[in-house]
Amino acid sequence: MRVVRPGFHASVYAAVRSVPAGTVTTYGDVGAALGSPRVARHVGWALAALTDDSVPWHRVVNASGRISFKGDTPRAVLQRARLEAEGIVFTSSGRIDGFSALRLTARDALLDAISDAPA
DNA sequence: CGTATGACTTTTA
DNA sequence: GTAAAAGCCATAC
Repeated sequence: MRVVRPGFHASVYAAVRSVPAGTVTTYGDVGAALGSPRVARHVGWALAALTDDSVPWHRVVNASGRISFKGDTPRAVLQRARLEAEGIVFTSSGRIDGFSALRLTARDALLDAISDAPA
């Protein structure tokens, strides 16, 4: 998907939209795919500004394979519910089962999508 | 233009 | 395995 002249968050949205259902990625990977591994915080920051469902923000978790939120917040519950609805399995520790592999799959899709829409 | 902030990451203990 | 501290950098004010 071609990004015309994005600000940073527009790039984030484009990248996250390219994440396939049933996979997950991290803030750092999204940032890295956009060309800057140091902007992980801003990926989350950009997603925080989202108000609609046009972006699958729930497929983005932190580098530990866990939900970033405290766990009792409405968004955390919603995120987990949506992921489970896509086939993601959580371990008893609250981590995503097979996180490493899912992350790689999503990263590959991200890079492929972004190579079609260079910064 | 300078300061504050944050849905993160990595290193160290 | 978890916990705490430092580092980064785009928005907001």
